[in-house]
Amino acid sequence: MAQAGEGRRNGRVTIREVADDAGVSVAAVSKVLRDAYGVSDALRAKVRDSMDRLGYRPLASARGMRGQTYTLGLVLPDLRNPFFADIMTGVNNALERTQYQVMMGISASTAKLETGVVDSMIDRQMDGIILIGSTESRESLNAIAEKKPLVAIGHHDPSAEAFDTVNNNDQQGALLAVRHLVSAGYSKIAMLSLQGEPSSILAEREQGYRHGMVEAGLGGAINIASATQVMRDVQFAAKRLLQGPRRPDAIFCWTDFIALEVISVATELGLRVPEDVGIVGYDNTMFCDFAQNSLTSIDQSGELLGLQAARLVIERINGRTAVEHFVVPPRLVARRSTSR
Amino acid sequence: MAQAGEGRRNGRVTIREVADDAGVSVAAVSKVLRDAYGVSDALRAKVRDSMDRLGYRPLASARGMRGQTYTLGLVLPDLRNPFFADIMTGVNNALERTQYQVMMGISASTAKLETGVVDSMIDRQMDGIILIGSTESRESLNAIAEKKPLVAIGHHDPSAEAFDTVNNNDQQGALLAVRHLVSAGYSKIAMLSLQGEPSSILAEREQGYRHGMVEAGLGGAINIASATQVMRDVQFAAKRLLQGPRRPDAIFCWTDFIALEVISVATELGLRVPEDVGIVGYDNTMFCDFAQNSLTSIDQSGELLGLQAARLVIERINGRTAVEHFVVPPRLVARRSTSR
DNA sequence: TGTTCTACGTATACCGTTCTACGTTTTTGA
DNA sequence: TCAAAAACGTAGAACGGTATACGTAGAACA
Repeated sequence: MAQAGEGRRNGRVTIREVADDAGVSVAAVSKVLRDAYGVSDALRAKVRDSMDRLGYRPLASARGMRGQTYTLGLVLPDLRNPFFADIMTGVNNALERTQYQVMMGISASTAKLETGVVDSMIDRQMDGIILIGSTESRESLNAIAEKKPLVAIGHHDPSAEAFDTVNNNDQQGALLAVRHLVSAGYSKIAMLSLQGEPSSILAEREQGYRHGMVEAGLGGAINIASATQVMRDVQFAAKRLLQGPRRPDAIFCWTDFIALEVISVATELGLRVPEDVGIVGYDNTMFCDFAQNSLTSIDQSGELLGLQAARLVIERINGRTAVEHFVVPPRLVARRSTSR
Repeated sequence: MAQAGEGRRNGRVTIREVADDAGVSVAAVSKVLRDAYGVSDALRAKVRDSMDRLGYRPLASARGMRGQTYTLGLVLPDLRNPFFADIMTGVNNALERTQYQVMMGISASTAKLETGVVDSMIDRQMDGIILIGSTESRESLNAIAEKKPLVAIGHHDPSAEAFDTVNNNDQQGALLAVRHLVSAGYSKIAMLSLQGEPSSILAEREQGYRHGMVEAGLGGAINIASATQVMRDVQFAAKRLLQGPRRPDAIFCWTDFIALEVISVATELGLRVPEDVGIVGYDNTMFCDFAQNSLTSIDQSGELLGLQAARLVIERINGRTAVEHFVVPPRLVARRSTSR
C-alpha cells in the first residue's frame, strides 16, 4: 500500500514548483489561481505559462483546508428517473464557464440515507449543495444550510429563510392535469400519489388535484391512492384502483414511470387506454414520446430548474444571504393516452 | 463571503477537541480513527465515546492531504439509461459496511469530458475510480491507473495490466440475441449499433452478431447500421433501416432505449411488432417489462457488475497489483417483441 | 521635494489530518 | 530478578494550498 501510495502521488506538480519555475512567490501563484487582487498582467502571464507548461492542477483537498474546493454536491433521490438527467443538463450548462464541478450522490429517497449523503458531502468540503426532491423537514434543511449554501429543487417551502428553493408550480401542474382530463370527457378521475415520507410537493399536487376536482363539480369523486416507486408496489396499487368498486376512468400519476406501469397493468386487465381509462404522467420524460406509450404528461422544464439551482447556489457561495424562491409554471403536453 | 465562510466553519469539531475531551493526544485519536496499531481497548473506548458525544466527523480534505479520503469516483456516460442504476445499486451494496462513499460524475460519452471528469476526481483525491462504458484508449486508461486505482466496467481489454475490467460477455450476448431470433423464425436480422467513438464493447457485440449470422448460414444478410443515443438520430437510422431496400425482419439494438424507439418508429410506419419485425434490446432494464413494450432483451446483471467493480477497486486500494478481469455470462430474457 | 497613495509582491502562519520517530510502561522469558 | 520485547502513547513534522500582514517601488499630489 505504501508503495502504491507513493507511486501514485508522484508526478503531481505543486504550487511551489510553479512558483520556482516562474521565479515568483507561492503567494503570487495562489493569487493568480484565485484571480485575487494585486497581480500585474505580466506576472499573471508568466505564472499561467509555467502552469501550462508543467501541467499544474490545484489539489482540491489542499484548497479545501483554507478556502473553497470548487465542488458542488448534487443529491438525487434515485437514478431511474430520466427527469433528473434534464436537471443535470441544466446544472452543467450553468457551470460550463466556471471553475465549479458537480459531484452526485443518491439518497434512495430515505431521509436517513439522504442525511448520510449530505453529511459526507459536507465532510468533503463541498462549497454548496443542491438537493433534489428532499423529504427532510425544514429544521434538517436549516441545519444543513447553516453549514453550507443550500438549494432545494422540488421542495416547496416559500417561507424558508436559510435556503433557496427551485420548483415548478406543482399545484398548478395537478390542476392542469385535472382540467385537461375533464375537458377530454373524463370524470371519475383518481390520483395515484407517492407513498413514503410526506413531502411538500406531495401536498401541493394533492391540493391542486382536489382543487381541480371541486372546481369541476367532481368533489365527490376525489380518490387518492398511493404507491412507492417500486414496480411491484405500483402494480398492486394500480390493480386495486382499477379493480375496485369505484373504478376511475382516468388516473393522474405521480411520475411518468408510474403512469407507464399503470398503462401496462390496465392493458393486462383488458382495459383500453385512452378509451376505458385516461392516463396522465408527470415530468414529460422522453419515454412519453414513444408511439407505444404516447403518454400525456406535465412538463416541468427540468433543464431550467437545474440551471436556476446552480445559479442560486453559486450566488450563495459568493455571499448572497437574502433568500430566493424560484417557481416555473408547468405545461401540459397532450398525447394519445388522454384523447378519447 | 468572509462572514459566511467563518459562520459555516463554526461548529465543526476537530480531532484536537476530541483529544482534549478524552484527555489523550491527537495522535491517539488518529490511531483510533484509522484502526492503527498500538491502541488499548480502554483508550479506544474513551476516544470513541468522546467522538460520539461531540459529534466528531473527520474532514475528508484534511485526510486527503496525508492519507486517503475514503471516496470513490464513479463515472457514468449518461443519466438516462436506467441500467446504470443497477450498477450503482451493486456498488452501494459492496460499500455498505465500509467507510467508503461514492461520488458520481457524468462524462456524456465524450472522451474530452470523460478526461475532464476523471481529472477532477483525481484533483479531489478520490482513492479509486470506476469508469463505466469508457471510450478511452488503453494508453489514457493506463495514465489514469498510474495515478489512482482504476476499474473499468463495460470496456473489454483482457490484456490490460494496469487496471481491472468488469464485463458481461458482449460477444456471447450478441450471439444469444441472434440465435434467439433465428430460432423464432427471423432471418433478415440487422444490428443497430452505437455511433460515436469506437469502443471495445462495440467491437465485441458486432463480432458476436456476425458470428451468429454466419453460424446460421445468414452471412449474406449481415447488416449493421448505427446511431447515437440521441432520439432524433435513432429515429432517422430506424427509418432508414425499415424503409430501405433490404428491409430487415428483425433488429438487434444497442440498448433497450434504442429498441423502444425502434418499436415506436416501426409502429408509426405501420409495421407490427413482432409479426413484421422482431426487436431485441440490451440491458434488460425495467422498461422491458411494461406490457406496451414487452421487449426481449439481454440481461447483463448490472448489480453484480457494480458489486465486483467496487470490490476490485477496494482491493487495489489495499495494495493488490495483480490484474483481474471479471466476466459475467449474459442471459436472454424473451418477451413478446420477438414471439411471432 | 517631500508626502501620501496605490499597485504589486513576498513571507509565513495556518487549515485538520496522518504518520514517523521516539519515549515510557508493562509483559514475557530464562 | 533482570534484560529484552511488546504494547501503548506522545510530539511534531509534513501535506499543498489560502490569506493576512507587511514591505517596497513608482505615481500623484501639494
